[in-house]
Parts: sequence; C-alpha cells; structure tokens
Amino acid sequence: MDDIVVEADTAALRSAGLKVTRGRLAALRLLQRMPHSDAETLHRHAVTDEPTLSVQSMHNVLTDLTRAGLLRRIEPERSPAPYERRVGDNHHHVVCRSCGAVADVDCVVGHAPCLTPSDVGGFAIDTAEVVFWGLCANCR
Amino acid sequence: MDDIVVEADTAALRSAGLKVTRGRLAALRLLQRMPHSDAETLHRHAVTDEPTLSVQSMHNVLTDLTRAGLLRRIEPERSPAPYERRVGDNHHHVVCRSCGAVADVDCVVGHAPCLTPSDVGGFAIDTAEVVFWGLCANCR
DNA sequence: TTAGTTGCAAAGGCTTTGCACGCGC
DNA sequence: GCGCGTGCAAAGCCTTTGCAACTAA
Repeated sequence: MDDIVVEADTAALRSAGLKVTRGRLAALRLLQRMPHSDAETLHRHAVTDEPTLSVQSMHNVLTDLTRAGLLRRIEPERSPAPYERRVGDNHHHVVCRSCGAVADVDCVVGHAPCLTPSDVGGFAIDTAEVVFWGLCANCR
Repeated sequence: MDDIVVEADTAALRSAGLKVTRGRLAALRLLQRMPHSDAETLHRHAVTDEPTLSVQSMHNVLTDLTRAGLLRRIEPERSPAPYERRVGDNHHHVVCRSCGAVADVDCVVGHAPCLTPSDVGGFAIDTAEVVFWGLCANCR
C-alpha cells in the first residue's frame, strides 16, 4: 500500500528526469501527510527514517523538486521586502521573476468578484492579496 | 512646495500617534519618489540627507510605519517557506496572521475572472497567486 | 563509469534584538 | 522631565554555496 505510493513517487521523479534518492522520496512522502511544511519541519520528520539527511540537503531536495515542478513553494523566494506608500486601496502587484521589479496593478480587483469569501475553512479573512508573476518589459 | 509634503507627512505621523522624526520623514519622502523600495535601498538614499541613519533604524522606521498603517509591506514577513505537493491546479492559500497556519482555498479562482490579464504594464504574466490573510479557527 | 546527489561546514543576506543615549513633545 | 526613537553592535534565522565523497543508472 505504501509501496504503491513509493512507486508513484519513483515514477514521478524518473519522468522529471531526476534520480531516485531516499531524501527525495522522504520529502515527497512527508508532504503527503503534512501538506504545508517548511524545510526544517520536513527535515525534523525525515531524520527518523533517514538519520543522515541534513537540513541543507533537505533544502536542496526541495529546491530541486520545485524546479522540476513536483512541488510548489508557497511563499515567494527570499529577497528584500519592498515597501510602498499606497495603502487603503486594494491594488495589487506584478513582480518580475528575473529582475524583481515591482509594478502596481490597479484595475484587477476593483470590485473583487472572487476575492470576497469572508469565511473559508474556519478562517476569518480580512485581506486578499494578489501577486502576478511574469517578466517585465526589459527582461523579456 | 516640498514643505507642503513635509507638512502632510508630519500630520500623518501625528494622527497615527507617532512622533515626528527625521528618519520617518525621510522614509515617507523617499517612498514618494520610489514607490517600491526595500529597506536597504531606502537607507542608501536616506543617508544623503540623514548621514547618521543606520540600516537597522530604517528597518525600525519601516516596521513602525507599517504597523501604524502608513506604509504597506508588499512581501509577506520573513518566515520559513512552506512547500506543498499540489501543483498544476490553481488553488490558493489562506494564512493565519497569528500562528502562520496555512490552508488551501479551492473554490476561488476556478475560472479566474479577474486573474487573466496576460499583459499589464509591459509585463508578460504567467501566474497569479492569491493569498488571503486572516485568523484561523484556533486563533480567533 | 560518470553524471548527478548528498554531507558537511561555512558564509550570505535580510531582519530582529538589546541596551544606552538622545530627541520630540 | 518622560517616554518614545535612534544608534550601534551583535545575534538570529533561513537559505545558499563550495567541495569532497558517494551512489543511482
């Protein structure tokens, strides 16, 4: 039963052109049970089965799997946080993947058609934030 | 003319219950000209007028002004980045401001009515990411 | 064999913290 | 004068980098 999962993960790694290693299987397996986990948490749980796996290797594994499209990193990559003066209006942002440039997007959520759920899964939502990712004019 | 701006910034600080200091005025003034700047950039420009201002103080200033609602921090606050296995479907996330818990939001952007602009301000957009902020059931 | 991964150690980059001094009010 | 802000130094935290040893194919 677990074997089936391992098989599937193995196949996924293979078809992504990645070698099948214990660390990668561990990461995939753990993210099955704990769907929103960070590198350190995953490492902490992984060492039970893979005592030699280091935190840095876990970062490595996660970066590789993300690059291969098997995982998704929820928060944007680490970089200095920009600040702005425009507050109070719900405009949003488009960020360049290549150079990090930020621009405002006004039009998108004037009336927020799909961004108004006030209660989802027990959460009391107060704000919705939209970030568009792409390439700026210079980097295209 | 510049005096008018300074007056307005002064008033804004006062009405937020914050003391009016040179560092805070500098941050507000610079963000007028450079609307999406990070702490280090702002500091680099600020030292021209305020040679004694340190990077750490600039962080301090920005944190205070953000907490007071005078500024907005565009990227989420520094914390370990969670990973997940769900890729390929455009679901989104709701994050608890208090404990950092993350949950999936499926329904929101099935057809992505407002999230489809493919060209905004010269950017070639490939993905749109929605993050809802609020309080989870436990933290309410 | 050999190209791709891991382990380990160290550094990097942005941000926060602690505490004494100084300035706004 | 009182209390909030600042300056400075240091640490914190997550992540990346470099290189030798290893292992999947």
